[in-house]
Amino acid sequence: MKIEPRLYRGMRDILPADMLIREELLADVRETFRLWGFAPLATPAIEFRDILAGKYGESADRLIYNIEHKDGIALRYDLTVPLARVVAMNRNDLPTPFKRYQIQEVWRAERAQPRQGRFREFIQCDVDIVGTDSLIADAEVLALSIDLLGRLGFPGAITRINHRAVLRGLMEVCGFKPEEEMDVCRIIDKLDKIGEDGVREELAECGFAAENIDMLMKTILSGDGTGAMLDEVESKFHDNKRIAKGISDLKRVLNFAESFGVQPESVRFDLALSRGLDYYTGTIFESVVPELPHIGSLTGGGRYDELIGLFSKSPIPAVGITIGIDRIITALLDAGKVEHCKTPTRVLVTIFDESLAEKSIDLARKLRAEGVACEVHLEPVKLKKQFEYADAQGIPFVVILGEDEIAHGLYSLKDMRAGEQVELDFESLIRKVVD
RNA sequence: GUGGGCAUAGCUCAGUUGGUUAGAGCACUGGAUUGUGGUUCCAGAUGUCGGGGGUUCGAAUCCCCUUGCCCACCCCA
Repeated sequence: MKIEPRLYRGMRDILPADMLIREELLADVRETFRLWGFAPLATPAIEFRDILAGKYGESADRLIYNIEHKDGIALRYDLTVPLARVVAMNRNDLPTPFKRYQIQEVWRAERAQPRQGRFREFIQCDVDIVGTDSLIADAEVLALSIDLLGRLGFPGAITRINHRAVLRGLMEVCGFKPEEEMDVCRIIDKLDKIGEDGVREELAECGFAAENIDMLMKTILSGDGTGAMLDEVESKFHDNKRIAKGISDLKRVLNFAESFGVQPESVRFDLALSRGLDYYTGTIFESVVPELPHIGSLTGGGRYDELIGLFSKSPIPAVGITIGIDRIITALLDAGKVEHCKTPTRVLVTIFDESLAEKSIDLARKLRAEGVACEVHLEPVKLKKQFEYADAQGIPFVVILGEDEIAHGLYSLKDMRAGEQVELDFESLIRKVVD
């Protein structure tokens, strides 16, 4: 009996054409993380439920995949909480500050929407700095993420930045109660999507006082996202301690970020940015590509000074950012910025006929020794078929090794794109196929 | 989890007020071309019409149920 082949919703196979792009981008990510001095870490896919539960906020908690098993376990929801656990368990073996990167899958029981880059299983690329409250660390992860977005094809990405203390202070001065903060933040975060009127409407529906809403909206919409906006907010609310502290933090972070190489126009101060994850305490950031509004954020992160304290006696400050490689790939494909190729093979060595197969296999071995990615055609079929295979796979070069070539001690090399064919000795062949 | 839309060949889709053997383009296979791909020409294969039930002389078409997918919300990378 045949079993119907199918996939669990939100899961996907990544076929070679996409996997080749993915591996290349991941290699760039890894290289960049190392260039900035971060060390790799891996943690298990499965954690105890109580490690994960309650860290992400009420609504996100429902998105954790609990495993049907007696031990009370779940699939990791992000890489930050597992990092916090690792730090709490290995304090004596880790340096301070601890700079780690981690590239692994996470699982979220959301409604998958692939065209928007929403999956139930996806890879996060995290960099975090644990053990320092220095704002240079905030600036560093921010700068790294912007640098990486540029390398991966999105130099025009905009990173929005805000500060939890500024948000909290803003709620105070606008007359909201502390317990209302979450609801208000969730609504104003949608400003880009539903517009000013939409936000006002939703806030009014929740029963908030009209004058509070009015003051909040005026403030949020007041600036242009530049440093000047920071000054305005600062002078307007200088008697609120939280706002004063948050703004001063942000100013310093942005200053350091510029020293790290960040162009001012790629960062925008945005009072509407709140981020849902509960554990953030200080700076928060999130990046989008303006040309692709339907695709969600490409990166996101912030400072979480109290999370690790949940697992250990003393609190340990930390700041980090995650780069959503799946979203970036979705965005690159959507914007037509990458070309698919089906194989890493650069040269196909044809087999003229069965009796000459050894010659072709031997040539392939010599090409590999020179670092040329190549394959021999595995069946001694008509050359037409072998050329069709190369064409279908997008292999740029084909070598023919028949009786004539062997008689001359040369190889026929066809450049498939140009359609030109020449007879060459081995040295010239290598020169030609290595670009 | 809530709301809306869709489901016909590998893919994109036609399919009239219910009417006989369900079609096209692309892709695929073979050949024209036994030492050469991408163009052209010729030939060929392909379907539980998402699944189950109902109405009917007759259902891809109408009704009910179900499953899957897509979109929006929620939340986020």
